[in-house]
This record gives sequence, structure tokens and C-alpha cells, in this order.
Amino acid sequence: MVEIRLTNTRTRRKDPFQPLDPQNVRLYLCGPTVYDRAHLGNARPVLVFDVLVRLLRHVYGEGAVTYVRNFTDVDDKINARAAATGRTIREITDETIAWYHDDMDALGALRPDHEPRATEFIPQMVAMIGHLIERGHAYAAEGHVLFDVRSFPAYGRLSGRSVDDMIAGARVEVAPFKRDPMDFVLWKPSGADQPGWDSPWGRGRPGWHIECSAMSEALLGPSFDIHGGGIDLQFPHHENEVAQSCCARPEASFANVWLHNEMLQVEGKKMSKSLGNFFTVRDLLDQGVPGEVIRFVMLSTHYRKPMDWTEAKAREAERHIEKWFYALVHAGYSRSMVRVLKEGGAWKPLDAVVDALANDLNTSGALAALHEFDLSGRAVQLAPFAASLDLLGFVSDWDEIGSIARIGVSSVGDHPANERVAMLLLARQEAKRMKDFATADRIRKALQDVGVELRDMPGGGYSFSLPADFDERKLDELIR
RNA sequence: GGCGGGUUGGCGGAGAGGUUACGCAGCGGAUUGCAAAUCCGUGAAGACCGGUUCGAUUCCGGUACCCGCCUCCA
Repeated sequence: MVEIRLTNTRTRRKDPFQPLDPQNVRLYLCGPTVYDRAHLGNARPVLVFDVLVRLLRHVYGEGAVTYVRNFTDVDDKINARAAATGRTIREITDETIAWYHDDMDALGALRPDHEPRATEFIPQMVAMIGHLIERGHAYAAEGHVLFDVRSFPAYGRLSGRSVDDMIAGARVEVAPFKRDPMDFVLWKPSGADQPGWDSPWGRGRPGWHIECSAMSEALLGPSFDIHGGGIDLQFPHHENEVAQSCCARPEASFANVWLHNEMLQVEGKKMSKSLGNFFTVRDLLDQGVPGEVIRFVMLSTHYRKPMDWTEAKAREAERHIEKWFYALVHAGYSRSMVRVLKEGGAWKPLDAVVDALANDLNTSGALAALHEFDLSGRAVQLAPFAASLDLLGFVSDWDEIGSIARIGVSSVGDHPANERVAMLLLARQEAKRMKDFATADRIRKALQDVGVELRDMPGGGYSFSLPADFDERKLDELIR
């Protein structure tokens, strides 16, 4: 069996992965707070975990992995959005969850086995909070329940900080009812205009961290294998989860492996609304950037390094995707072809790809192995390459790879001018066939002048892409 | 102020104490009515200063610079 090694934030080492139960490998990923479209940074942990889950299923078996990712649907940002729009919280969260599914589906991310909503696990949270109070790890004060960080000596271990150092750094606002400045909220009171649930401490709502402790325990048990999220969640969110879960269940281990991905930047800068470089996954998809291209760019940087999204990378990624998919289409790949190859036992990803992924999810190394593969063979010879693409999650539908590769006169995206350009390409092809090179060159020139990228692919196909600022009227003038 | 991470060839980006990463661009060639694409080949690196070692870009220490977290954030 392939040995998977993962960098564990808890041990600060790259350790061999040992599942608690190889028949049921269990993972939990902190999901989104659902009040708005997912931005590009939100996609990174999703894709990292997607590849991890695919790898684990490859190694331990399709049915041997349970993947949980939550939706945080109770949060002050959601309340604010509801107040600002006059809509109900449920409308907003339902809509946002639907968007999230659309966007992550477009990136080829598998749906988790469970996607619990925080609001569906309030009783479990209340029970866990009560348990923490009983055990002397939490206390009620002025309608709040707070976790007592001094009661948990290991507090700070996951993120490598000490309570005293953090207080010395003193940038936390200290509520007067806190015993210690670092104590954090498990439960807080709700006003009449805020969502709330009855509890032993009055009507209120949960603090941010308790939901993940409660839901992971409910769905995966008090001890499970892998817990992940962005590095920014390491403190305080994950630290607090550890404190809650380990104090509520001292006999259990909670998460054995902690996986944290580094942040995303855009053109070398932190993505932020003030810098004007903030965009969502949907923005990119609407601009015609295929989900496969977004995935490629994401996987081209190791998850523990800051990832810089640039247009240059997206362009480069698009070239590779088109080239790879083109080769597969040319070799006859389709759903039925893949079925035949699987039945024939040819469906095995490249060892170099699996080995790279097993080495702390070296997705960049996996892509490098794909670059080296000879694409000139026929379907059976390309099967290891295709199975590798499949393992990396690049293919949702083998019948669609042709259109993603923009083969022939087809194109992706829904630009209204695609049809026009396609017609012109056919006209050019006909002109070339008639040796009317003047006409052929005139069409090419016109397309080039409006910025259409045109390529003849090996085997006689055509590929084109429209520029972002494509202007159809200009094309009309030039063609006339 | 506290904590953590990074610095690789023109650009992007990996692994490994000693052997070609890989991609893009460049250069040379093949192919093509022309262009692009495609195919083959090829030069180029490890912030700085010390230390360990037969040998370090890879381990250790220091310096500089960059980034993130400590407050909602993936």
C-alpha cells in the first residue's frame, strides 16, 4: 500500500499517515460562513481537501473515506446581511449554499459525504457546553458561557503560542466578565431581533468555534483522522476547537492530523476589497475561465506555500488543459471509452503522480509528471495519463472534454460571439482548402486584430479563445 | 510587541545531503502556403554571513528583506 505522508501542524512534522480505521478514514474541513459568494481564497482548502479525499479513496478504497464539511449558517455577518436586505436568514443561507455548490461543482470538487449546517446541531452544542461547565472548563457569566483557557494546560499548543505571550501582545478587547482575557465565547445571548435558541443560560446563539467541535463529534466521532482549513484558522478557531473537544472528551484524541493551507494572493498582493483585487469564483467562471483552469492554477502551487493567482498563470494553465484534453479527444476519449478502459483494467494512474500526491500532496510534482507523459499514443497508452487527470479531479464528464479544449469550432463560455467566430473559422478552413490564401489570411488577420487567439491543433482541429475586451462590432467592420 | 512561514535560474515552481525537477519565455532544429500551434534539442539557480560534513541549494546558527496570524476571514 502507498504510504501517505502529511505535514501535521500538531507535530510540526511530515508524518506517515496512519488512519484510526483503514475501513473508514474520517476527515473534517471547516466550510464557509454562508452570507455571500465564495471568493477565490475559499476555493483553496476545498481543492486541497478534494485532492486529499480522492487520494485517500484511491489508496484505502472508494467506500473507506468519510468527508465532512460544514456550513456556518449562524453568524453576525449573516444577521447583518439579513437586516440590510430585509430578507430572512434562511433565504440568505439557502441561496448562498446553492451558489457555493454551483461554484465548487464547477471546480470539480466532490461533494462531501456530509454537509452539516450549524443550525441543525444546536442541541449537540448546548450539550457539549453543559458538559464543559460540569467538568470545570467553562463558566456562565451575564448570559454568556465562556471557555476557561487556564483550565486547559495544552491551550496554545496547536498554534505554537502561550497564553501569557498572547496576553503580553495584548490586542484583544477584554470583556469585564471574562476570568482571563483569552477566554472565548461558547454561547452568547441574543436580542429579540437576533436568531436565538433556548438554553440553560437563556435564549442565545453559539459562539463560532463550538459548532465544529459538536458537528465533527456527531458525524465522525470524538476521535478522527484529519482536520483542515486555512492557516488563518489555526488560531483562534482550531485552537479553540481543540480546547473544547479535548476537554469535553479527555479520553479521545479529537483530530490526529491537522492540515493547514497557506493563503492566496492576487498578483502578489493580499486579495482585499480595498485593493480592488477581490473576486469570487463565480466572477472567474463568468469571465470564461474554466473551472479546470482554476483547479490547475491552484494545484500548481504546494498547499503549504502562499499561492499567487495571476492572469499569466491562468493563461498558461489554459494552454495545458487544452493541450491535454485535445490529446485525449483525439485519441477517442469519451464516457464510453473510459468505461471500456476501466473494464479492461487499464485505468491506473501513473505511479509518479500517486507518489507525488502521497508525499504531502505534492500537486505541483504530480503536474510535472503529467507534463512528461508522451501524449502521442492511442487510447490505451494514454489511459495512465487520463486516470491521473481523473485522480487529480480534472474531469467531471469525459463527454465534455472536447468543448473544454475548445476543439474544432466549439468553445467554452457563453460569449454570444462564439458562433460568429466559429463561422469565420469554417470559412477560413474552406478558403484554405480552395487554396484561396488571400481570403484565409484576411479572415485570420481580422480575427487577430480584434484579439481572437487562433491556433491550429495537431490533427487538423482548431482552437480559439476570445479576449476579455472582445468587441463584435469591430469584427464586423474588419470583415466587411 | 508576541507567534509562524518564506527567500531557488529571465518568470512560475518542486523534490532530494552527493545524480536532469517540471512548466513558461529564450535559443537551435523539424514541420507548415504564411503565422500560430505542435514535435525534437539546449543554456540558465538556490538572499547574505558563518557552522556541521569528504561533500549543502538541501541540516544548524545569525543577518537582511518579504509575507501571514494575533480582530470577521480559507
